[in-house]
Amino acid sequence: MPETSPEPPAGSRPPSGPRPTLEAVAARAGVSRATVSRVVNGSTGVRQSLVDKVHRAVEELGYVPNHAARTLVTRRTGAVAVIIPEPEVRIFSDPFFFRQIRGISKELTAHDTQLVLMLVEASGDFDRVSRYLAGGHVDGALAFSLHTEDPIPSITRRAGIPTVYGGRPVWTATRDRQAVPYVDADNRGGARVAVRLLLDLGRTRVAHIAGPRDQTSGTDRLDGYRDALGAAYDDSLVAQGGFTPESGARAMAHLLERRPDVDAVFAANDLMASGALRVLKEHGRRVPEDVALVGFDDMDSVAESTDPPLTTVRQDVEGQGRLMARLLLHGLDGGGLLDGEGAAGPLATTPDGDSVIMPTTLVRRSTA
Amino acid sequence: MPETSPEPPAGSRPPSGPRPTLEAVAARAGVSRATVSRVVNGSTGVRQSLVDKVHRAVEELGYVPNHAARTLVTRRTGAVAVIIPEPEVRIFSDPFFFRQIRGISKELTAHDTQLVLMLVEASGDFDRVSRYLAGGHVDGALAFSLHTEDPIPSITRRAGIPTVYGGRPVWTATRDRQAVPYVDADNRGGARVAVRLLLDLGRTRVAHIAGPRDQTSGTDRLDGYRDALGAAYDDSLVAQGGFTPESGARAMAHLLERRPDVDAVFAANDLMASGALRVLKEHGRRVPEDVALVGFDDMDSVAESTDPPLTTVRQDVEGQGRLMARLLLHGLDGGGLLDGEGAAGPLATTPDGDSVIMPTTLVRRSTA
DNA sequence: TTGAAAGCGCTAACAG
DNA sequence: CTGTTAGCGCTTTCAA
Repeated sequence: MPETSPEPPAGSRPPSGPRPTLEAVAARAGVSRATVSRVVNGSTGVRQSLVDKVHRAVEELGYVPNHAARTLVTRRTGAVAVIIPEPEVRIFSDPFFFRQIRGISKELTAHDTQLVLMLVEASGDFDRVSRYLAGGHVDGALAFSLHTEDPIPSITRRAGIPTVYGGRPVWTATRDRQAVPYVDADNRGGARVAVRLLLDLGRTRVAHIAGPRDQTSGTDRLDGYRDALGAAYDDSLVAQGGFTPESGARAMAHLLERRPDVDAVFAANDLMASGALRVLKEHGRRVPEDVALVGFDDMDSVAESTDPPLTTVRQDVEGQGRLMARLLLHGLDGGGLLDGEGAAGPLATTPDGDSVIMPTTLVRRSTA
Repeated sequence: MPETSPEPPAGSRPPSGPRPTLEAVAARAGVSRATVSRVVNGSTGVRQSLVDKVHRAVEELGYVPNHAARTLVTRRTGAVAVIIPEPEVRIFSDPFFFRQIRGISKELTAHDTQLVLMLVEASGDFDRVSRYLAGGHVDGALAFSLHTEDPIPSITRRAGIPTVYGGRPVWTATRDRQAVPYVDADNRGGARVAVRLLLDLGRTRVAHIAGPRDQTSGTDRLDGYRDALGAAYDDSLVAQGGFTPESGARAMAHLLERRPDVDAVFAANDLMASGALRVLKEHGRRVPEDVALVGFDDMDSVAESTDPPLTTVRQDVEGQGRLMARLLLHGLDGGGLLDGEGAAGPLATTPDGDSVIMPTTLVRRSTA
């Protein structure tokens, strides 16, 4: 990889020496640097003839603005950090995660903003992150799934870096922690809808396979389940799972043992639903005839390929990613909240502060 | 997200106004800016007493160098782009991919270099990538799995951005394409070892479930299979797969039909091996007694959990990622090839140009 | 060994 | 509307 990479066709237009500067463009166009700058940055109020001249010169010279120089004076880097705590093993297998990144990427790209990926290792790394953020390399940050003692919020706050989180932090509106802006799916509402469907189907013993107690996506869905059941809520119909197919299978087995009369199940995610479905079949229960089943996520690789395809609650993960980025970007622009334009997905609604909860939709297939 | 974020404890040391500059540090330490710069950049030849003074001032002021200013003069950005062609759906389900990124991330982090993630959409995006790379935002780039007509190489070349690829490009040493530096696992060698094991086990009808014809990881493994078989190679023992479990199952079914006498199978990856294993069992063949089976990748989530655990060929994906980054970084430093220090994984060997092929290791479990 | 001074390429007042 | 003029914060000759 010699630094003197040979120029390819050797006869292409843009002179391949040192990159042309504003100065060069100005000379070529016969105007001042300021004018070129104005044109390049699309500021209004420049005579059209000059605009054209400048554009031509830019074209001919193959001019590309020097980012560093611009950042130096504007104090804007045009980059956003995406912070991912490494321990989160789920990342390596969770297709959602990548979709979210994709959403973020798309939105940032649309705003000519760069995505700086930071995989944060152990606690030692926090120092590095801290320094990096304080170093003014990025204008803002996006972070995920905060656990109780997550140091990220205080780091970003100390560094004065605006940050938007993905998923409701566990401590929302708790303790003395400041509220942080986040984007999340309407887990509670979605769960409510799922359970209501089961109820409307005439089922009277609706069980729940719950997600991990330390993730809000799990607890919020459980809350939704309780909401829908109201006074009918019964502890013996709730089994604990861990968002994996195996945990779903185990939970279903317990449920079947404890409450053989169960006639419907709402699993907190599709993975657990698939495990439950398997166990249900092994026990000779027909789905949905004997036991109706609803999942959550609409993780297509799972929900569409289970034996009776899974009825589930869909969340727009990519849309959440986009929204996170948009929220951050709007904040950076000094703008207020976002215009309710609805993104690529369904309309977004805002509850408290400047966080956003995105609606979910029920997808009926064959298990309920 | 107001830009005037309130200072948190309000009494912390580093004055929280505008970030301190070199100038400020110099004043505080009672030296010139040049000296501070020298100390900060670790250049030798500064009296120790001054070094200490400067360090103290840096500490007290909470000084962090301004990246943009530095880049402006040094022409080094301290950032590397990781380019990922979006169409590659595998990304969303492939745990390898993330491991590779993790390796890259670790290495870059160790060298204080930022990772700029670029998910490249359709063809329109190439323009953007082109502009970005030409914009001098990054010092180098890392890219993956090149297909025949991939425009990335020409883009990076034109932009004069040193680039290292992950996986052998399909056109290596072909046509008039320039050779590009890449890092890959020794797919051919690994396959050879796998097949030899089967042969040494006394199997005489060793079949192969091949990977996609348009990916070198597939064709190289097929070549390794041929190598090991030599004159004994027989077309009827090769079935085409697509790296998915289903394709492996289908291929195995064909094989069983065409060559019921098959007594061993080398699948080009673990996913296909798992599909094959299922079909084998469904057809009443015992593994490994009746049919021995070897996979490739050592994708632990698969290989360790199949019913007899899978014997397979392991490749160090994270190590490959690290190596890609290291190769790039060394090139950027103007340094020669890498020192044979062996990274986190096994020793690396270099065949042609400045590419590296990493050794694989056979992992014997229970299927062979 | 240290300091003075000259920019890197760009934007943003401020005049004209 | 357009040009002139200061820097942004840092590195790096060049002298001392």
